[in-house]
Amino acid sequence: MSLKTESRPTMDDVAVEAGVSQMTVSRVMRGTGQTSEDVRNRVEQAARKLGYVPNRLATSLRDETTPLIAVVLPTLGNRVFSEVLDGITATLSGRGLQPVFGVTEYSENTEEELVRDLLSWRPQGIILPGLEHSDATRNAIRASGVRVVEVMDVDGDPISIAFGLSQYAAGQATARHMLEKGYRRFGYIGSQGGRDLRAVKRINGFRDTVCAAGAQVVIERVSDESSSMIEGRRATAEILSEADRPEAIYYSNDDLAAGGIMHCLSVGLSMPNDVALAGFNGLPFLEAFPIRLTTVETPRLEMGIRAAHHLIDVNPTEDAMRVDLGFRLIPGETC
Amino acid sequence: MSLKTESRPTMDDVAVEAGVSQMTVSRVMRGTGQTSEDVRNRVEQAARKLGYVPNRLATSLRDETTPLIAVVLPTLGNRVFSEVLDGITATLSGRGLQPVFGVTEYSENTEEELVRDLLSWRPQGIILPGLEHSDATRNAIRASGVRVVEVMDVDGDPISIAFGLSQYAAGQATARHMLEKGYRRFGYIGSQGGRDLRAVKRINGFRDTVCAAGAQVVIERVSDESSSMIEGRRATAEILSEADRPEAIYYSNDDLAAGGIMHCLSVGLSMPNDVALAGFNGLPFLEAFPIRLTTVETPRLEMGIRAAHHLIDVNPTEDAMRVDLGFRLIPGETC
DNA sequence: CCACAGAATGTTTACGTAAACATAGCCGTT
DNA sequence: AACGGCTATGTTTACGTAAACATTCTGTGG
Repeated sequence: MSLKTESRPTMDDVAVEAGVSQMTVSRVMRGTGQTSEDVRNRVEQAARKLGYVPNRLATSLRDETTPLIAVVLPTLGNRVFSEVLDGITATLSGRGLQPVFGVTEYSENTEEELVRDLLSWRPQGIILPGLEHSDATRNAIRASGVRVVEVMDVDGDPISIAFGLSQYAAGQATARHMLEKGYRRFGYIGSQGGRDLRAVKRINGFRDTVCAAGAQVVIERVSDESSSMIEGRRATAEILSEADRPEAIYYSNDDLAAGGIMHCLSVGLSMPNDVALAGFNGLPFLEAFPIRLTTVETPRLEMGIRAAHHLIDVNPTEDAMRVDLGFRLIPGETC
Repeated sequence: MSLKTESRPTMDDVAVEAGVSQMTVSRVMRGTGQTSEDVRNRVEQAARKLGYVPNRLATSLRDETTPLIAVVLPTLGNRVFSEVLDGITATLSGRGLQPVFGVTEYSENTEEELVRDLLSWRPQGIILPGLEHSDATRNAIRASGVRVVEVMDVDGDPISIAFGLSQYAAGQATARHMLEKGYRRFGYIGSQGGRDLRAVKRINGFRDTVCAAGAQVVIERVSDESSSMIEGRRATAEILSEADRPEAIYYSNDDLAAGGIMHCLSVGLSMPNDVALAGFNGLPFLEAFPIRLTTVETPRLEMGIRAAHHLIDVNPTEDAMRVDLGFRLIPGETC
């Protein structure tokens, strides 16, 4: 027993135990350089005996590189982002890379702090949601020299490169589809008090198209709550009890829209006759519904995968600043 | 301009720029020790000019402590775990702590590797799902000396401490409730091919109670798929078309059960008359449904919060090895 | 039996930070 | 004017690892 304090064993400790030098332990651990079988065995046994665990802080400091990818997400409350995260982790795992992440809850200040914190780990790269960030955030990232990828959106100027879709165009496409079906008086239900800037772009695209066609969005209700099925149901009930009741409702996302379907099912409103509905995201759970929601499918997993790949690859193949992964309008039975 | 290679500026660079020593920069950055206003300004300006970002790898190595909490999750595909994660991140943020995490997809081998990787960051603590882990995993954690908390379950022997609920008892409680309602012939629908060990405990508790009452689980269908609403709907349709059709179905979780509700709504089966359903978790989205699912509410957020707190607190107040946070059976309209 | 190639192992150093200790300057007191 | 006690700053060192370079050993060919 050494007199060292109770801290974890280091390569030095293993070296003493095995009767070799620290450097030899390092070689055995990583299987690099020349080592004799005898020494290998002794070192491995010593390491096991002491319960040696390598210290990546030291390795990373020494190598001036970390196996970390920083991920910033607006929230975990929406399956959309956990799917993006899924794509990221799936891509990272098996390559010895670890995600470090944080959640902003749609606050720009939180994002700023979070990014600073994450950058101090000298990650290999950082993934941000959306294209809107404070100047401080953008500067910090630029100055850090860390590779950045923005995901979700391509309507704007990426810091470096963005993998996403045109949120504005998605709103337009939905509007066109609904207009074609003959609806003229629309309602809109949103959440997060307008802090979800991509949702804002969608409703802008939607509204612009609707107005250009001479129709109108007669009511827009954006609650402060975070988005959820129950909130969607509540808001739908509310909007449909208005005097100026719309024929069709556009939701900022599928969770809210699913709540709308639930309301209609509950009170016996027929879709799309009594009211037409459209959502956004194309989340898989909607396939289980008794009635198919008209929505826009987005490449969530792909955004995560492409973003992670771009950060990992030595020579990323993408040269464009904006990689539009597109969306697909899924005509359902609700409009 | 220095001749240094293109790497990020360090305190030394800032020190040169400001005409002071590295240590003084360190003092200014952290606001410790004595510094004159003049020096403070010069250092801050120099840091800004160079775009200095502290290197936490160095700090952590030097201080022999990191602000990291390692989190292991079975999957991100179930809102349950992202809620636990929510509880954890909410508790960590604002305290300068960062979560590092990984996903096992219910594989023991993946968990083993993941834990080794995570431990090499010398985190302040690690949070694991469930109580079942390979010997290698348990040993690695014990040897590392890192604080551990297990969440979700209390049926078994924690490595150190567990915050969760008795999965077995939850299964029992559901069975008792359904038996009381008069059902005798039960079906069970599960997923993940039995890899979700907590689900296994629940159905065991359920089955034991049912059998003890002289009733029986006539059919158990555990698919290999991951759990989802659509999978629940499919399985429900299947199970109800069997000759030996059950009167009531117990689902391993709410997603599957929600799919069951969808199936019934779609084909016009009335619940609980034609078939009774019960789920597990009490996920909020169920509140939006036209019919309320009978389920068991679990303290997901609380598990995350308590777990994180236990790891953060210098002197954790809990002395028990198992902290049973309980569950609550929510009688709904489906049985 | 010696020179020499290569294999096996050891020594030094740097990565960026912060505690611990050292020193220089300044002011008031006697 | 000499001393003590601050305040402000500087110097040294260690954290754990791995590249680069240095040394020792082993066996082979002439």
